[in-house]
Amino acid sequence: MTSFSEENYLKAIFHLEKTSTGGVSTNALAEKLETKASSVSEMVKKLSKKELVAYRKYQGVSLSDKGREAAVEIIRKHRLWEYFLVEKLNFSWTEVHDVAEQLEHIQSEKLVLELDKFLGFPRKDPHGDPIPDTQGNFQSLEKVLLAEVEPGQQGLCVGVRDSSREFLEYLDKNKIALGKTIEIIEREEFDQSLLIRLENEELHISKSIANNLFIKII
Amino acid sequence: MTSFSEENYLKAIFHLEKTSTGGVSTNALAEKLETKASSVSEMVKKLSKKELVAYRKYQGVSLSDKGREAAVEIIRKHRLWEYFLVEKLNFSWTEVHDVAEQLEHIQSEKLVLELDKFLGFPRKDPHGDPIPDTQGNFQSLEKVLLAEVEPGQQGLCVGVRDSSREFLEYLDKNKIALGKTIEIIEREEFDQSLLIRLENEELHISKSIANNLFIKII
DNA sequence: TTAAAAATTTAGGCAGCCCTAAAAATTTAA
DNA sequence: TTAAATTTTTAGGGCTGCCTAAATTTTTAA
Ligand SMILES: [Mn+2]
Ligand SMILES: [Mn+2]
Ligand SMILES: [Mn+2]
Ligand SMILES: [Mn+2]
Repeated sequence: MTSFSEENYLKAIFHLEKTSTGGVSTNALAEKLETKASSVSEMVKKLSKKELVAYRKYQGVSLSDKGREAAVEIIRKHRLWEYFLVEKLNFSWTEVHDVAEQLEHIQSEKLVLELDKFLGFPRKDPHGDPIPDTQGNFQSLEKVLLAEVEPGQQGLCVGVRDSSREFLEYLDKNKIALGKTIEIIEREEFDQSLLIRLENEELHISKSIANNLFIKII
Repeated sequence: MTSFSEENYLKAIFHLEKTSTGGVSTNALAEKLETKASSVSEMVKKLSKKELVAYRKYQGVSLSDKGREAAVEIIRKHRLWEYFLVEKLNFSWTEVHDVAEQLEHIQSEKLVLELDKFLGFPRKDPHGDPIPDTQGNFQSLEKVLLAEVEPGQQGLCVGVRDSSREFLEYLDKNKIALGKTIEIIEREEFDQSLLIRLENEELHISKSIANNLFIKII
């Protein structure tokens, strides 16, 4: 029905729609999918013919309801598998993404349903991202980037914006993990870096790190 | 490295080698893979160039050591996933094959290793077929087709030769399952059908059923 | 308002994997 | 041993999804 490639396009459009006003641009998609704009143009026409996206030349694409449903199902599978890999197979949160990129394309309704059940219906993946339920509903949390928090406030580390291996390994190295408490001690105005208290340890982190870490104020 | 398609060819050649003297024929491969002889010719040349098979025009193919290693790894993955689906996700042995056909192509050494460990290093899949270990060693069992057993003998049901959904459903319907005891009471000479005792119940089965069920004489 | 820059689409190709039809080699049966 | 039947390969395409280069449209900035 939908090929791996088509599924990857739908997923990418879904993610890009969250941060783009109007349609998702061809270039944005090309960059996200590490392909060329011309390839995107082509594929987007195909998805449009299948009524998975709405597309007007030069105006970008957006998901149709059907397309969004498909995208959410892929994201659901991706995150359930990530959870499985970490909880059952001793994978670290830095290792799961690439394997999940493959597993998310396995076609079997029963598989997803039973996997979800087997895992105890988890609602967050190892990176703190919500796992949509069977209906496609996300259970979202009010979270804020650490970079946007004022000194004196504290919160629980609940997610990452960048879930690249490099960033996650940086967090591991500095013992920053989901569920830990973080308090902002002070912000250096010159470079916007932060001095934080992480479970009783003081730590200095740069603005770009703070910009990729979500916390929930407590 | 190897595409889904190439992997399917390698696996098919591996299975066909067991019952063919000399190279595996183009037609045999085409039938197994539900494709055309011309496609097989083409692919076989490609696999030969990659040194995964030995191939001489008109003489059929056989796996190289490298090719056999790859094939065994795919079979290992297929059977581990089948075991997982049955033992952890409530799949029946009739349902696992198609999903395993997809899962066997997932590329991740760690995934296979950890899955094997998670499952407790099972050495038989739900159909009684051996699961090769990390080294590629099969632990095979002396088993015999029920059709070849003489009246009076009894054995343990240990495997199926045909693992199609239809055959497995027939077995389910008649409560024939791996691990159960079967005794041959008598063979009808006219049609080679058998009267058997299955755990204290008498049952009549045709020759073609007996021809697809493996038992271990006890 | 217009020209340059940037974004997007179209044109033309390539690789993988499949197909049908035709040609060639091998096997089988006279 | 030879002709017919069968098997296998080759020729010629199709389709998907990718790419580069050229054309077109839109946006930005004089
Ligand atoms: Mn991921
Ligand atoms: Mn994730
Ligand atoms: Mn199977
Ligand atoms: Mn099996």
